[in-house]
Amino acid sequence: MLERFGIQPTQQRIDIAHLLFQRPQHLSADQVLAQVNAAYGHVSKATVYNTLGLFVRHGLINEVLIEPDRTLYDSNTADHHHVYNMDTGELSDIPAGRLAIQGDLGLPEGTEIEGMEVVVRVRSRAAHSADR
Amino acid sequence: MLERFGIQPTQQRIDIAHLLFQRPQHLSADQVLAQVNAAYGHVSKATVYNTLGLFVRHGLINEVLIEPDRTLYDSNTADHHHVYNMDTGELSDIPAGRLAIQGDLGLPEGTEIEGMEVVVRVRSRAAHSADR
DNA sequence: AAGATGGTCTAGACTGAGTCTAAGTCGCAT
DNA sequence: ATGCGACTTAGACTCAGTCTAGACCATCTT
Repeated sequence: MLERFGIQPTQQRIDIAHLLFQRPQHLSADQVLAQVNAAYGHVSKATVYNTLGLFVRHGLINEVLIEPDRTLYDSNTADHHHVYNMDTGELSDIPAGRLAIQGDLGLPEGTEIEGMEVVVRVRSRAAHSADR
Repeated sequence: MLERFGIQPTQQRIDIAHLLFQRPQHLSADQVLAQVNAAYGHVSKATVYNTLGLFVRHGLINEVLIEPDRTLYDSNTADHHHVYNMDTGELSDIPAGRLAIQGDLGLPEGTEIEGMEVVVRVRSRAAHSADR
């Protein structure tokens, strides 16, 4: 699989890919580091970051910038959108087919579209903290 | 204006609000810090962060989580979407009225919608780096 | 066999956005 | 005057992510 995406397979990359693709999921670099080290051999922090970046550049996984202070990596590369629960931190998917987006993007001159994503932010209904 | 939003006006808060609302714009906390200190009296880093957070909680401005390693603050609170140029870092707006989104969000039980935003990522047409 | 080459991995130092803390200031009520 | 609560501040601190310099390892050369 790695070879199909033009990536030299190494033990560390195989371990990380194995973890990521056991099921579609959203993981932070830290979680990948911890879980790889728990389930497979030891992999260094630098290698985890390098490998995740490599996978992103080669299209095996997607970066998701939703949480305020860390990047998540999404092993589902099918076109889809996200629902983010701001109270629990839970992140779930909306298949692209379920939403239709129409209209004039009015893209700036000389640019071409790279991706389009909808983020729906929700709160747990109980948590209506009267913010001060 | 601050009072209308339930915020005690202080000199620092007035300065920061003044900077933010001179025109609709996207600024990082660092930029706010630098520009306030250049144009008005000295304000500390902690106060800038506290004040921006306060403004967000009270709905004067919005957080925008698009850049990988810093938070932007958007002084345009009208409902709108964003176009992000991944090459230049430039961020521009799409008025909500220009896009129509239809479909079944399938929100998880017990949650209510807080906001919905579309992010369109674009690249400058020249920059097609053959990634390795 | 003995380098030489190039890609990968690693520990640990480093950076920088954002948070925290403990002390200081200010306005206001008693 | 004194006390109190709200705000601000400098600087220490945290932690995700990057960088660096060296180690490792397979393949190629001679």
